[in-house]
Parts: sequence; structure tokens; C-alpha cells
Amino acid sequence: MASIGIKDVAAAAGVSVATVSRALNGHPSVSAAARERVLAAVETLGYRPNAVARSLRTDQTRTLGLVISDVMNPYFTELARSVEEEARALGYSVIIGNADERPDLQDHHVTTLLDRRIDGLLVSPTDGGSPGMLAAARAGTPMVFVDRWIPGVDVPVVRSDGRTAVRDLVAHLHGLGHRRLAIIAGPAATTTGRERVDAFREALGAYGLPLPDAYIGQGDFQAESGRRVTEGFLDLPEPPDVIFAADNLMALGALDAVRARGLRVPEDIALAAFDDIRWFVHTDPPVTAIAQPTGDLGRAAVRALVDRIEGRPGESVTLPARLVVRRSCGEATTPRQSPSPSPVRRSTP
Amino acid sequence: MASIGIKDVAAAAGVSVATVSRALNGHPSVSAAARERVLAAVETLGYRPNAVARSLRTDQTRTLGLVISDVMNPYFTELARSVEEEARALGYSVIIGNADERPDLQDHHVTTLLDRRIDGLLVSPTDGGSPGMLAAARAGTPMVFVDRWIPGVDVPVVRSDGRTAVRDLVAHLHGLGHRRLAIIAGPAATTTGRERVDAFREALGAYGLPLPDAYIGQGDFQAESGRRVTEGFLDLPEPPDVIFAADNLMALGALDAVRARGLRVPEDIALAAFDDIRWFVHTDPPVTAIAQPTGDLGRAAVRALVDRIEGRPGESVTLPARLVVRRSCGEATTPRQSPSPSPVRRSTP
DNA sequence: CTGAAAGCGCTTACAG
DNA sequence: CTGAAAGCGCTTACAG
Repeated sequence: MASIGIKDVAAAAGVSVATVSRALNGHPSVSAAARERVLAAVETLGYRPNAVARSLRTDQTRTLGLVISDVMNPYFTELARSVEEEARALGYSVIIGNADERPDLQDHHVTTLLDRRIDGLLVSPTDGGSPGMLAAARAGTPMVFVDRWIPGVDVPVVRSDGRTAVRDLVAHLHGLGHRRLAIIAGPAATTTGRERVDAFREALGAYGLPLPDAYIGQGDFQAESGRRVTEGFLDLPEPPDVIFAADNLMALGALDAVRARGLRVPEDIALAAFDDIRWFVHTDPPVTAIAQPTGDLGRAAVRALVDRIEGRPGESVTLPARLVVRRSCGEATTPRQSPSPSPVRRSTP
Repeated sequence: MASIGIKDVAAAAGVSVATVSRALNGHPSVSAAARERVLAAVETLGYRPNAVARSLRTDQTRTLGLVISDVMNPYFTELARSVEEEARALGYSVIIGNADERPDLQDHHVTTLLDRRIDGLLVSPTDGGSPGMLAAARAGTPMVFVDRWIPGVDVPVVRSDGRTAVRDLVAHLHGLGHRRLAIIAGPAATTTGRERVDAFREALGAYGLPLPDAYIGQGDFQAESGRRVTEGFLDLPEPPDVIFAADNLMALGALDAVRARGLRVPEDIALAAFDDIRWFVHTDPPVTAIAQPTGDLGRAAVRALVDRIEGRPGESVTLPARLVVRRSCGEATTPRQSPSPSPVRRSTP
């Protein structure tokens, strides 16, 4: 049962384990003859180096940890995919931890990852800074924040800025005649939770529109909260004209709630979402959304992290998000006036 | 920079490293006094055992590998989530490898995972048996297949049986008057790719309906192939009445293609899918689908794998899938006759 | 109950 | 170019 090790290879090749190791690691000072015999032995024995032993010795695992807020959220799923791709291209593996928007789970994963001595950590923090995360940052583990970040912690952050897109969205909504605009916010403990509300409020302000407290629903970026908040909006004496969900899952929940009441989008109430996903093209109606350059974010985050790991600077990156207009907020009667260059993504031929 | 190790704790507690190790691992023969001092030292130093060193010594990583066919597929995403949950409950971590439906990538992940000496491997094979996978099975790594499996390899398989649900679906379609039924199949190299076609053909046979080759489109479980195949169907002199997509992503592609032609579902062509996802409730129209007990599959798979790892038998499990009727195949004019007990999932109040 | 010592499978100065 | 040896940070028989 004992799988074959470097000693077996050395014996088979008639060299020392040192030579085997050198041959396998591309060390220059190995004779061609020795190298050949080693490779042959490796081949016939089917030898695979034990990565655990190697890591212990070299103090590096060639592994990145990625702690995301919620795997079930297509946005993070896509982020994870691009992270893994870029990491693989750079010679790293990635271990994903799913926090499910729970700080305790996030901490569990950060701790586990650190125990495994990953070379670097990519995090999209679920809250303002759980103890484990802060400890990781302090301990000097190379780290970078993606999408969400923690103010005051000195770590590069790779994210997208939705301010302009939100402004475009509000212009679009205003142009359609909507005046009572509500938002389903993410957790106030997250940067994206706060920023999207701020951007929305600011954009409304430019039109002299208020954002009353009653029109700010507190969600947690998951579908159920979107449903609950939407019901609250619908129960208001004066319900909003539009609901802007701060992520795609809460938009899904909103859709559930609207449908449950037998109401229609956009006739009875309009809907828009932060984070664009493929299904939004086929929902009833297609949902107007703000699209992040998700793949680019994932790749940039990996590059920044690997830079840090390998001793280079590793800088923060901010990429713009953009508005994708569909039908969920109503149709412009005048020749479709998009408020700014906002091409419809994945347009159908 | 050198993080603190067991020696530091031993020094601080005034005991040997052996005692520290025993205290931390709950070994019975440690005096209460020693244990206390160790725990105190651990606390003040913020010591965390190096999992790499421990793994090398104990020859176990308390880690499971999960190689899934495609992370971007919500079905696998949900599977991954339930796998991680159950694993965590049993004291294991899981490392996910995304094969993206590519056998070479699958092999890459299997190899990497094995190099890391994971304790067991959960795989949903992308093809009929890539060399790395077969090697893993042969090498005696505890392994179980989920969802898809490889015939002839002696490994427990945890999956769902859709035969009955497919029969229910065909009954439903037949009842609606559809006679020309087509399928977008998954890769013939996968069991689910083959089984779903077989089940469909068999169910059609019960109604004396044929499944001509022209009505079997070869897809690869990803959206783009669903689009391509659907276009082919639509170009046929006699296009089908119904398209049954063997997974949710190909259904998405089909929706793209139908929409691009300006056709409507179900008026112009009906659509059904294998694998139910939340968005299907809100698509235009809501999509009739076959739902797998995904969470149960994930949990059962982990239990089977951990059983194997810990020396217990570890048995195969097959769970039934079920039909969820929505509007994408047309509305029954007679009082909605569901073909069998097929409650609509997540019904809206 | 406790410690000294061996050893897990590698890599890498150090000599030669 | 090559090998003997030390050592990465733990765990665990073996003595006491």
C-alpha cells in the first residue's frame, strides 16, 4: 500500500535521492545520463512527489486560498472560476472556502487555510473584519481583497466601481418617469453593501430625488432577504415605483415576492439589479442590471496576490462596472435614449 | 517572521514538545496541570499547529478532493456546497477542482489532488475514464463517483435516477399533444449523457413515438452547445415540437437560440430541461424541469467516501429525481392533469 | 504522566 | 556533477 517514494526512484535509477530531487526540479547540475535514468525510473514506477513533504521542506505550498462570500451566487462562482484559471496559469492551485455570508464560517475557512500554510489569501470579506481575518492580515500572510474590502486594513483591493453605472441607471429610471426609487441594500458591514446605497442616494440627489429610510431595505445579499424586503416595500402605503436590488440573488427574491402578489414587472413595479448574470436575459421580463467585469477582477486579484507572494509590490485595481439596459424598468417611448454609452451585453443577433 | 511552532509553546509552558502535542490532541495521559499550562501558552502565543507537518507525519490530510464537471453549472455548484457542508460536519475540508467539462483539466486536478495526498476523492467524471482517474482508482485512493460514473470501475456511485421522471415528462408532453420530441444530449462519454437519451427514447417508445437521429442533438452540457443544437433543430424541414435539454445550461443556450429567431416558448416550440434551478421559476416562460435531490446526493456521497476512508464499507446510493411542471411545454386545457405525483417545487403562495 | 528520539518524504547547503 | 546529512514541524512508540 505504501506508495512509492523518492528512495524507490533513487534505487531504481542507481543514484542518490538528492540527484533524483535535482533532476526532477530542473536543477542545472545533473548529468544528462543521470537525468535520463531518473526520468525513466519515475516513468516505470509511476512516481509522483509528495507535495506535503515538499511543502514542509520548502515552506511554500504553491496554493492560494480564496474565501468567497457565497458560492451559490453566480457572481462569486464566476469570480472563483477566473481566479482558478489565472492561478493555474501562474503555477498555483486554489482552495475555495465558502463563507455563505456568515462571518463565523468565513473565519473558519481563513483559519483552516492558514493552518494549511497557503502562500496567499484572496478574500471577499463577509463583514467588517472577523478576528481570524484581522489576525491573518497582521500575521503578514500575503493577502488581497476582491470585490469587498475592509477599510483600515493595509491590503491591496481589487474591485469594481459602480458609481458611474449607478448614475446611468438612475438617469435611465428617471427618464422613464420613475420617481419613487427604493433599494434592497447589502449588509452595512460590507463595503459593497454601503457603497451601492451611497452611490444610489447620490445619483438620486442629482435629480432632487430623496431616498427615504422606508425605501432602504436591509438585505444580506441572499435571495430570501430580497423576498422579505420586497414584501415590506409592497406593503407600504406608498410603495416604490422601482426596486433596485444590490445583487442578483436579492433580485431573484424580489422577483419571487412580486410574482407571489400577482404583480407584474415593469407594469406594476420596476426592477433592476447589481451584478449581471446570463439568466437575466431570459427572465420575465429581462432584467436591467449593472455588470461587473468579473473575470478581469478575478485575474487582476490573482496577479496582485502572486506579486505580493513573490516579493513584488502588488497593487490595488479598480475597474468600472457598466449598465446593461433591458426591459424590467419599462420601455422608453421616445427613441430609446440610453443615458450614456451602455451597450446591451450579449445582444441577440 | 518565522511563525511560532510547537517548540515555542513547549518552552513557554515548560514541558516537552511531546506533551504539547498530546495536550493538543486530547491524549488522555496528560496531567491537568500540564494541559493547562500548554493551553495557556498556546493562547498567549497564538499558536496554530502546522497542518502540513502534521499531515506528513500522520499520513492523513483530513481533506477530500471534489472534482466537478463545471462550476458554472448551478447544479454542480449546489452539489459542491452540500459536499463541503457535510464534509465540514464530519471534520474534513474539501478542495474543489473544476474540470470545465474538459478531460485534460479533470486529469490535472485529479493528479494535483493526489499529489497533495487528500484522504479521498469525489468525482463526477467528465469522460469515460481519463488516465489519471483510472490510475487513482487503481492506486487504491478511497473514491466515490457522484452524479456521473465510469462503468467497470469498482467505486461506489451516488447518483439520481431520472428514468421515472423522464417517463412522467413524456407523459406530460404527450398529453399536451406533442408528438415530435427532440433531445439535446450530453456527451456520450458520460453516463448521464447516455442515460438521459436512453430514458427519453424508452419513454417515447411507450407511446409508439420514435426518436429519429435528427432529433438527437449532440451537446456537451454547456450553454453554447445548447444554442448550436437548437439552431440545427430549427433548421430542420420538420422541426420538433419540443426540445428536451439534458441539463440546465443547454436549456439556457436553447432559450438563447429560440429568442434569437424571434420564436416563442411554448407557442412555437416547447422546452424542458433536466436539472431544476431557481431561475426556471422566473424565466419566460417558467421552465418545466426534472429536479434532482442535489443536496441529498452531495451529503450521501460524502458519507460514502468518509466510510471508505475510515475503513467502513461505503455503499452506492441512488435517489429518484422528479418532474416539476411549469409552463414551457404548454398549458393543459383540461384541468391540469399532472401525469403522476409531481408537485410544483417552491410553489408561490 | 513525561521526555528523548526516531521518522514522515522531501530539498538543499556542504564537501568532494 | 554527485552524495551524505541535516532539517522542515509535527506525532508516537519506547522507556522511565
